[in-house]
Amino acid sequence: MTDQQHQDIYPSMTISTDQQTQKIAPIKLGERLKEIRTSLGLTLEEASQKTGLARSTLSKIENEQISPTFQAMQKLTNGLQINIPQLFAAPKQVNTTGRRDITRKEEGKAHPTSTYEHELLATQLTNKKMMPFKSLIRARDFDAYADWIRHDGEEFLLVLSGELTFFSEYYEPVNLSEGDSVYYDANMGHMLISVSEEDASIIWVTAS
Amino acid sequence: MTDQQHQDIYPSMTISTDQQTQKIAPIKLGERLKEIRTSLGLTLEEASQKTGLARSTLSKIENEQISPTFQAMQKLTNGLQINIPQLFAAPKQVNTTGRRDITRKEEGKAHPTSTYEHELLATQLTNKKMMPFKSLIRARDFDAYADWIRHDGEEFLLVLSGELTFFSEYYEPVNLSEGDSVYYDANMGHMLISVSEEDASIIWVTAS
DNA sequence: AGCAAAAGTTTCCAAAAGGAAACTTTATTT
DNA sequence: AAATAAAGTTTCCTTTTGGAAACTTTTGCT
Repeated sequence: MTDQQHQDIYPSMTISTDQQTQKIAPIKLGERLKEIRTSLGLTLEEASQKTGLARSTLSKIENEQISPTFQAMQKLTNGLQINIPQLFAAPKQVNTTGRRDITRKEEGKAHPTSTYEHELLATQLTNKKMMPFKSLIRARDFDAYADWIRHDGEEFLLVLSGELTFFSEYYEPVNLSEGDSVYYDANMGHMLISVSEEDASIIWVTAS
Repeated sequence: MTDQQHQDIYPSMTISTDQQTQKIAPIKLGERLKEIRTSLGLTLEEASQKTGLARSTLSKIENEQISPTFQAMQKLTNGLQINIPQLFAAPKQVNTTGRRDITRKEEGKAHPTSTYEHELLATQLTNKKMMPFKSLIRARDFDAYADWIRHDGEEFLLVLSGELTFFSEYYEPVNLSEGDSVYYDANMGHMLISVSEEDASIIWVTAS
């Protein structure tokens, strides 16, 4: 199953990125610039000195009389110590707030694979920054995997029960027991193997 | 203690944002555009039709002969169905990779407060997207808190042992037992109170 | 209020961007 | 390999940007 298919079936697996947010805003560049400048407490003259753009040019940009060149925009962002995405960020950011999703024990969305038995948590919420799930590690040896698991983002896991070995591309394998945790870059190849009597159970959180 | 002081003392509590990443890239806009266009399998002519910019103009932009105006850039992003930050993303993003940090049981960095007893995990890594920690909920009633706890980002928690009540600004209080989990927006006021014999223990992950 | 200084806008012009078409290079067909 | 078509570049010219200075508006002071 590809990542895309994954996401079609499990929309809750979609992780929100700043990129998406940006796209919505129908950008009023001038307005935004003025906001930034005034919030920094700068006059046009001061901003002019910091950016190397003429006072008049800044005025025109703020009043949407001209469309700055990319070059000019770079001077803006350098001079005012902002980054480009910030220039396009909606004036009032739509801070998501007030969402809450409870998942009772064993009541997550089951998602079994040959090597893991995942239980997705908080699937009622979409566009979240993290994707939490509880997993049972079925794999018992290296060969259960075709290749390293590798994907964008960072991952954190904590062993809930049992014992497992954490293999990774650039490190020696490590054994982890109940209560131990690892944080790692998920684009570094990694895989897990249960070594205890019972299949090891872990809590897993991904962010990208 | 303010959030800033927090971060000074606990650098591992710093969470990296995409914004930071963007700033680093010394942008080669033309190169980037060409990459995007070719990856879409478009000729200059086709791209010209999609964007409304002349074939020659596109060529000049790609060869860094001219610096497109913001207007032109909007035509680009609209026509090619990309978003602006994407245009500035470094051709090869400096994907942090290969980091790994293991925290053995009980060996996190202790960080006690009047209401919680935190054990920060993966503190060897800085600039991570998530901040994981294990906490013992010391608070036994509402009054232990001066006010709602409220901060940026999203939070996920799973009860490891004991039982607790999750209070939040916009919802009725809920009881959570071992194995239950919640995902919520952290700028919605929230607080936790142990209700079991033993203080409840949870695993907590924050991202912003 | 009246004046001076500061902040912001508009004008005017040089410099740069954007488009149409000529031209060159790279692929494809015969 | 020549001929043809397609893709990309450069030229030439019009439109727009960006800067210096003139001008207008706002703010602060006596």
